Amino acid sequence: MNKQPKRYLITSALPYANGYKHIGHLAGAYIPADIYVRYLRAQKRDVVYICGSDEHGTAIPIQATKEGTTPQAIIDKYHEIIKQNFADLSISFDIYDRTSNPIHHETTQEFFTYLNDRGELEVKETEQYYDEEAQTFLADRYIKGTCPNCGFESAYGDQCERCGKALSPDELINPVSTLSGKPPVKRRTKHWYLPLNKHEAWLRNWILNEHQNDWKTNVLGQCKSWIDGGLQPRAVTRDLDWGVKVPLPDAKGKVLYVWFDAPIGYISATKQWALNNGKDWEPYWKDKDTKLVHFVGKDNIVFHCIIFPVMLHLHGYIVPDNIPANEFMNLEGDKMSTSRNWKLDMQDYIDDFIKKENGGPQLADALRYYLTTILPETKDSEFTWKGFQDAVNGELVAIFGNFINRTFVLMHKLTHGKVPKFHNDIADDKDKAMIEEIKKAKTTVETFLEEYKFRDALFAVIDLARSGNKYMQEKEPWIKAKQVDANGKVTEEAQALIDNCLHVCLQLSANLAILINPFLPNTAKKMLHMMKVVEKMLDWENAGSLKLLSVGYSLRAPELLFRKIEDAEVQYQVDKLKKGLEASANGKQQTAVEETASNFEELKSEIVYDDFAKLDLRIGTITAAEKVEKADKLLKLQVDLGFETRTIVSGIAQHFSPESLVNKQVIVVVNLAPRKMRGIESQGMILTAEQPDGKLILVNPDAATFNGSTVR
RNA sequence: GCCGAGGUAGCUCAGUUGGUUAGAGCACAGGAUUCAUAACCCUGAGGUCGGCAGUUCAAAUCUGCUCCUCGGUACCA
Repeated sequence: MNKQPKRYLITSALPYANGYKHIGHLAGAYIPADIYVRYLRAQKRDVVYICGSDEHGTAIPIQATKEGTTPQAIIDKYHEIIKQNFADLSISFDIYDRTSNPIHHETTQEFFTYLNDRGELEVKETEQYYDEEAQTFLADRYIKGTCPNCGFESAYGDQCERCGKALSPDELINPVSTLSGKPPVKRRTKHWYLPLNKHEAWLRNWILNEHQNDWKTNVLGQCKSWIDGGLQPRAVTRDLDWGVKVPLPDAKGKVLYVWFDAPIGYISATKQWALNNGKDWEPYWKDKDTKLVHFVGKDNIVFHCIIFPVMLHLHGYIVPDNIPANEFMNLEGDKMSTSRNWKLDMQDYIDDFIKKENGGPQLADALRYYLTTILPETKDSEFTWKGFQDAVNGELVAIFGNFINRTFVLMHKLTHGKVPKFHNDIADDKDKAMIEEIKKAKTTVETFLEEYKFRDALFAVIDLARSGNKYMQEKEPWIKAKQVDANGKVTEEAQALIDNCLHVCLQLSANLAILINPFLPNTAKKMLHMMKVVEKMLDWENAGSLKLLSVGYSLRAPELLFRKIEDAEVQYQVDKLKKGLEASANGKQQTAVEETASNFEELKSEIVYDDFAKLDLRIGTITAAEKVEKADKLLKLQVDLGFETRTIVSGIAQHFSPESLVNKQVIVVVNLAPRKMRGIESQGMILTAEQPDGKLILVNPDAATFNGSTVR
């Protein structure tokens, strides 16, 4: 987009309202968007910043069950918490809506109907698991069974919580409905699909051609990967009762899939915002002169770059101009993880810093500052408490805060608390260079911001403050003040030099307020107060000006902009993090104890002897073993069973080297139906036992015996 | 295995279309200073740019191969 757009529509990923959100989320989608939006507002551009809670999907009822309450109670609780967290961190949405809003249901249904009426959706019948007792189809999460990957007995239909493997319900061994506790049956059901494959050409051109130069490489790379991998039709409906109902008479008990309705939440929230403010929402989604930008984390790239744009395109809406997705933020050397409790929730930071007596909005800015300096813009980055302390103490306090403070202190000591005159006739090269730099800083910062380079932009602001310190150091007004006449009064020449230095430093301070405002709005506000000027001064067009503070105007006494972060605080947080990890490990064990009465896997239901007798187990000796080409986990084994030698493919490559298996005796299930894997037919299965660390060991006979001997 | 993103100073990262002694911040060492939240300012040390080979007068930058990290995806009877 070359010329300046008429208006901007900015979105941050809708947080899923099933729990607390951590600073990884904050850094991924909210801080950058907020900086961008505040900058655009200061530029007087027409901009709307949209966000809200994503309140559908199966994880909401699941969380409700966990907390022993209703889905509605869950979304009400977390919607309020997350909304307040963002407010406490000065994220300035124009609206923070929620997908339970009736407007959203209407908007989503209209969207579906529009696509369906035009034949843009396909209908397919498939077999899905159904719970006859509860009379309902089962969402992936409502089915538990044995993980085919690691053997964990309580794996969910969408993912195994032990090994993290993404699953589909069909892969589970011995699936059980978590509603009735009984095995589900397969039943035919009808679903609507969005045929992404039909839009490959359009996507390829739009992304890889039109945006090959202005989208981030990580985003382009992922999109290309998806498109090249072959796009598949994606189901847009589910058999579930929590969500937006499918608006068709023959779709009872079906809702729209959460990924379909969630991004439409941007549109419905825009409608709600328009209603609240007497505006028209349509130009924001339909006029080509609107610049739509989605801020998301990398886990969301496919939705915002592939699926949602196809939906928008089919509906005749505008498509995003950019999706400057961030990578992930790690914490103290490890991935942030909710299940392992290795994370820093927004709520925890707010409680431990902002809400404390020595806290306040400056501490919100302190976090915003550090997060911005380490935004994972091009690769995963890392939050450390030491890094936080260093950034705040060494840059915010020592460079930025210190410059403002010494400027104000000197002004009160040397120029009677008033903005001194600038004596043009004695301006020297250093003054001129400093003034030039102030003017240049505006362009530098705004260029970075327009390119979504928030780290660089903030660095440029701090760098200007750094120059201010250097300038003041070179001018040393406190030395000039020692040039006094017979009466002990500072000489006229010296005073003129002092005036010029402080005049420049004060105008620079005002400029710093403007430039820091998108990043640290609370700091900018505090500076306005000290300078006794109105908020209008923060308009971006004022940046670069040397006439922001009028000569002779008296300013307030300085207040410290930031406080230091003490070693003890850093230590406390690090300890807390580690304790949380232990607590989570203990907690897990406890839950496991409650659920299964032991640390051991859940016992399977009772069988009769005949069930067991169906198994034909034999002793065999592995005579050869090799890795299967193009498979990480598979070994191809030759097993001598005495009466014959069989080929068995086993997913144990990560536990055994091929050489170590040769000549080992194992127990083999010999009457298991053959199954092809990676083109090789496996004629049985060998038995292994899992150790506490997840490693597998072979199950062998107590003493060597003859191959083919039966096991029972 | 396949696809994608990275591997540059102790740490966190920049390095545009190949071009002189590869940069910044932090940390470290030395110096100067006291207006300032022991802050600021100056100087310095520190890298065979993951490895190997090639193209070129010239490679961190281009090509091929290879190793490591992260993400996605396949395989798990």
